[in-house]
Amino acid sequence: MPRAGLSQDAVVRIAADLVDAGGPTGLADLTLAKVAATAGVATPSLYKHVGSLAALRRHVALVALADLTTRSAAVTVGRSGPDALRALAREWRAFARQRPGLYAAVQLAPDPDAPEEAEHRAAAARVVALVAAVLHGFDLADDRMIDAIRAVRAGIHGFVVLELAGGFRLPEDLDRSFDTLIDMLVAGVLKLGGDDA
Amino acid sequence: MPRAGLSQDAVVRIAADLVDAGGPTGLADLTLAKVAATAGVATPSLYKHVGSLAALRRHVALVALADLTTRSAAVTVGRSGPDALRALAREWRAFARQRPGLYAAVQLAPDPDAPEEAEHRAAAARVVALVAAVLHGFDLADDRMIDAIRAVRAGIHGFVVLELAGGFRLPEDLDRSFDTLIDMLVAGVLKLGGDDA
DNA sequence: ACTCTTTGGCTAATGGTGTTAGCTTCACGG
DNA sequence: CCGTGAAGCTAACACCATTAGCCAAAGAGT
Repeated sequence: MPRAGLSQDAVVRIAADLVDAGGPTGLADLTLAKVAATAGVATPSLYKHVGSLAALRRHVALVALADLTTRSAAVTVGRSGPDALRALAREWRAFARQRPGLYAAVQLAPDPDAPEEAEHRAAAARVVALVAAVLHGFDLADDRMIDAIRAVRAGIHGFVVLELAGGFRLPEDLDRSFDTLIDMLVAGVLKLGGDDA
Repeated sequence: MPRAGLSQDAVVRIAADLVDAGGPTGLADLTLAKVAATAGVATPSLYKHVGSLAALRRHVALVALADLTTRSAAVTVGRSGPDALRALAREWRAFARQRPGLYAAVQLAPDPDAPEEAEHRAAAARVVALVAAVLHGFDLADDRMIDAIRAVRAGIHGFVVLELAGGFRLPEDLDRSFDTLIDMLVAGVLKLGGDDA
């Protein structure tokens, strides 16, 4: 009979913790039953705060995006050019390693049409805009900018995904391999600016 | 009372078709019930041919890896250096676009310890070895080779994953963006060789 | 202070999933 | 012609998300 005092934020927070604790597959393993259990509540009660399991996953994606965005912003402030890009890449990877579940949630792409996912799209656009801002210091032509953003996102994301999934043998030397990749991207983006100038 | 005449291969083939037809989420959406339905058989009957849903997914991953490997090998034969690397990258992306569900299955990482997944590990190693073979033409020092392989895999995989997930707005210009990324990787690997020589 | 409305919890029920156990029956080998 | 193994089946169990409907707690208004 006493009330648990839940709220949408509380439920999402619990879900985010569960996802985070579940490692790279934490998002896929997320279940309303587990959330309800740790909240000390019956499963259907969650529907008073959250529309569905899919919606809860999207909310988790939102907090993940927000976290990644603020972390990335914090680490690139005051830097520019290659320096900023390196810092961004390092922080991105650090986030993925520290919170693998949440990083997987970032990967969740919002539906481009669904109106209720507008906030999600905005959050996703925010982190892409951050990459754009960092790359702005490279003085690229507008039509090359988009290629550069995509290349950088692809490189960093690909490495992090493969690392998290255990796609690389030999746990050592991963840092150097990552640095090598970032060097390639930095050099590539620099060259992209140089060609057009 | 008549017998359906199934076999492990037949079940896996049906599953692979379902995964392929299901788009990028086809692997996650794979269900024993659907396989049984298209096979014209009751769900539990599948256990006579397949250990579990997870095992079936791994078998699908195996056919996906085999397909990707033969396609990649076919397209790089007779080429070397940047030419081979470009062909490999293009084919990789083409595979992902033509068979998004199977590409997701490729992403399934085998357990490094489980003995029953040895074949899976071998298949995964085979496709990585193919990348190594292509990069062999770049004349890298041994300790730089691994960095180059990882960078190339990360770049291609990252781009393809983001593209499949709908992470890129503006469907046009994707080809040019991909070429830009590959140019960066080719230049980066070349430079890696030049520095050490 | 008493009511009335909202809201956050509950139980019950439905339809879906994977998985196990145990039975039957087909197809083949001695 | 029988026996044995494999390939189907049904029944059952344990989970899952989701919906419907009820009930009581907390707060608003007089």
